[in-house]
Amino acid sequence: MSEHNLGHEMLAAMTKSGWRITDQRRMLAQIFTDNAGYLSPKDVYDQMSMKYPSVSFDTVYRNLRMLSEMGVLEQFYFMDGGLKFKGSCVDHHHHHLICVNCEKTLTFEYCPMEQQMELPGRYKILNHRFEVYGICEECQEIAT
Amino acid sequence: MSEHNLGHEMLAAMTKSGWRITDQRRMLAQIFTDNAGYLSPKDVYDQMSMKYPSVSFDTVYRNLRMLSEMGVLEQFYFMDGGLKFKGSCVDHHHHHLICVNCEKTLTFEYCPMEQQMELPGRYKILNHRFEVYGICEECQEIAT
DNA sequence: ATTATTGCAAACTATTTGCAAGTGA
DNA sequence: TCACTTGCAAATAGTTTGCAATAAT
Repeated sequence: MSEHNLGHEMLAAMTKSGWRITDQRRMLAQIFTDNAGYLSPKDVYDQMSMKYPSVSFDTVYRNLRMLSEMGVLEQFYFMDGGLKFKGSCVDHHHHHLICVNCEKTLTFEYCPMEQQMELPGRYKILNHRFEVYGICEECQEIAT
Repeated sequence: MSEHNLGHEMLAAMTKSGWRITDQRRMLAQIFTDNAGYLSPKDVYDQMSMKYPSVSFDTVYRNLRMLSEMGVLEQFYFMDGGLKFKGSCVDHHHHHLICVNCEKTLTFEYCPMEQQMELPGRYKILNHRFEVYGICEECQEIAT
């Protein structure tokens, strides 16, 4: 199961970087293993506080930040500026199709940078951002 | 001068929507006429307070929000989550090439959505976001 | 004159930091 | 043991809101 692997991957990455494996971090790994989509710090906090009622917001923030600095999580600001995280697929480059209603996210392989497009101004290209927004099939049905 | 036009356009749009033209709003229009790039609320506030030392942050925010709801300004969250505004080019669809150092922004016409790409999941596509990030020529020289 | 707009202050949200107590290696 | 991590509380940054005074129409 690739799901199990993500959790192990995350824990392994932490150990490799010299971080200790605490219950909270173990659970963080579990949460992002179980949830394929984007989670806000609050989402994560809510899930964590079910098992660890005493968990604090700053611990969630600290660990989310650490994990995204490590590249294990992807940090992402939505169109409305809300910060979210998701387990990152380090293995291959792809982009996202995101439901503006429920935020269910699908990945696709097409990348516009593979095209030979003419860009102005002799910039040294570093990276890019490409997302498609829409309404997923389920949310379309609900809206009807 | 198209610059002059943008200022007039903005003021005209305000009047058309039934908003009063105050000195602050006149100056807002001027600021986005003179600055082609992205400005944060603070940038705008700083510029405004040079001429109107008593201007308040909330007035800046209110007007920026109103103007972007009207479509005269484009609202934009950068990769780091920072909110910025810029005079919008309503006339044609395009994307941006943004310098990660100085935020100088160039536009280009290529749009990935014109390609026939296969997207998963039967989403009803609403919009998209495509930006290319890099370092502009000037900033490359400075860095050297 | 009437009503929208402003500036102030305060509220609010999201995120970060200092520090003593707790915990993993 | 010993350094890392946590939770608390407080600080900070960014943005929004209520309201009386002000200014545009």
